[in-house]
Amino acid sequence: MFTLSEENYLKAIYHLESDSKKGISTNAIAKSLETKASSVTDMVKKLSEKEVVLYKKYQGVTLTEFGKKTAANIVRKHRLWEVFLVEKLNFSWDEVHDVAEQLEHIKSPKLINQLDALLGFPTHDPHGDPIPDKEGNVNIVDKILLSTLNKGESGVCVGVNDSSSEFLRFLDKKKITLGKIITVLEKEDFDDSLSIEIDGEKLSISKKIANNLYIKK
Amino acid sequence: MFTLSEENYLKAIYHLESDSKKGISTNAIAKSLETKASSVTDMVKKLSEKEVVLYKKYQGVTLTEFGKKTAANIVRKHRLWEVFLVEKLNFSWDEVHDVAEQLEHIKSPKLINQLDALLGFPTHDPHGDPIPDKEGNVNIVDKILLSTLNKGESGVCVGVNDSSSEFLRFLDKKKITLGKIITVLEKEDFDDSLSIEIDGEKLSISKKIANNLYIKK
DNA sequence: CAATATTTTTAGACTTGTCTAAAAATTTAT
DNA sequence: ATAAATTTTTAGACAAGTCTAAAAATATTG
Ligand SMILES: [Mn+2]
Ligand SMILES: [Mn+2]
Ligand SMILES: [Mn+2]
Ligand SMILES: [Mn+2]
Repeated sequence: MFTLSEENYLKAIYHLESDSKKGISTNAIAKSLETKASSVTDMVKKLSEKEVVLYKKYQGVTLTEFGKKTAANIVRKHRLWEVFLVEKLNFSWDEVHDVAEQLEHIKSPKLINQLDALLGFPTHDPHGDPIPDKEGNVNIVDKILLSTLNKGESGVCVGVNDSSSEFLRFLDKKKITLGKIITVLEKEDFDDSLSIEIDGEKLSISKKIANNLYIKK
Repeated sequence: MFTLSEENYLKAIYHLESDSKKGISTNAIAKSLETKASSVTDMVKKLSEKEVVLYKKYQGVTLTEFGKKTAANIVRKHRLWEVFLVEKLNFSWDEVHDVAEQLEHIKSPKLINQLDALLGFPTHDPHGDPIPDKEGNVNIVDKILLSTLNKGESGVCVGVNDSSSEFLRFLDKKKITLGKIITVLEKEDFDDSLSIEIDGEKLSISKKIANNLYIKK
């Protein structure tokens, strides 16, 4: 069994690994958990003893298979709870994360299996992120950033890169939601802004927005 | 805000107060939390600083109004989660307590309000215990122990005194569930056992069982 | 009421997880 | 390739929550 703190470290390392593929540095973990590098060194030693990470001084850490599975299970719980909050309790997608951060640590296999069933075995969370299965496997989909689409191309909005409340509420205001079809009408050269069509409406979108929306062609 | 440990102490004191009405002794709290009296003394000082209990050395503790409200809110969450587990996730009534012990500490007013609504604003948990309202008020019902019924009397089974898994599974086996009507056919003098009728069936019940079932006439 | 038993508190220690400051290793730049 | 900058680790401290052992207060009882 892992403590709340250990679980949070595992999850942070898991997310960092999926980005970088190299050994994860003490500093990167510290930044992502808003803690100090010295605290990370201490914890990483403990996780290494528990055989969830490989650690050699000054070399960063990597998750073991066991560590990966453990972390994926926490992510699975986090995302299932997010679906629950949106689908069953009328939360909006910008309200779920903090509560899910708490709920993901509840220990009960039956609870999470039944929740999965209640929700109809969802494959993605409200932000378009995939829900790992019980073995920790994730179905990786070839989604691309809206900013990489060329003029005239279109695709379905399937996820967000930034899932901060601010960004999500901005999307709500612009009526940009997952599942909608977006067509690039124009790409402005001087500021990389886009003119897009969504719901039959024309909309202007900054580079920053386009860099945070995932599309599936 | 209160830590997990502080919340557990508050809840324990709350339950002990509802039984005894006097100042709650260090020892009683220690027993109920399976900890040591010296640990209780330490914590009780902290709770006193936070103004949730009144404490004078060697005199035991009492909850303040604020403490009572805080504790009732934790109990409210515990019982709502128990209802959720039974009604929505197909848990049986002997499986819910340990998970609810974890879920009761999740901090999100919106979560608990929406959960309440999803469940149709239940008034009692799966064991027949009342769910405090948002202000911490509890509707006390005049339920009595089955053992206090006289020969010939009958009533509805509305709760359990012992909610251990063992007892609850025993009741399941005997098909004794909340809401059923029980009639006392006979009271044996030499061992205080009862002969009862339930579902049109005749059943023999020991004194111990009769002392752990609540009836409403 | 005084002796004894029990309860409660205190004192000091330990674990977990964190921090700051300083030392050591590694990386980057001149 | 040295020197400087950065990253990482170590050393020592602290808060929360717990424990054991001993002291102090309270309760029981002959
Ligand atoms: Mn999230
Ligand atoms: Mn998410
Ligand atoms: Mn319970
Ligand atoms: Mn209950």
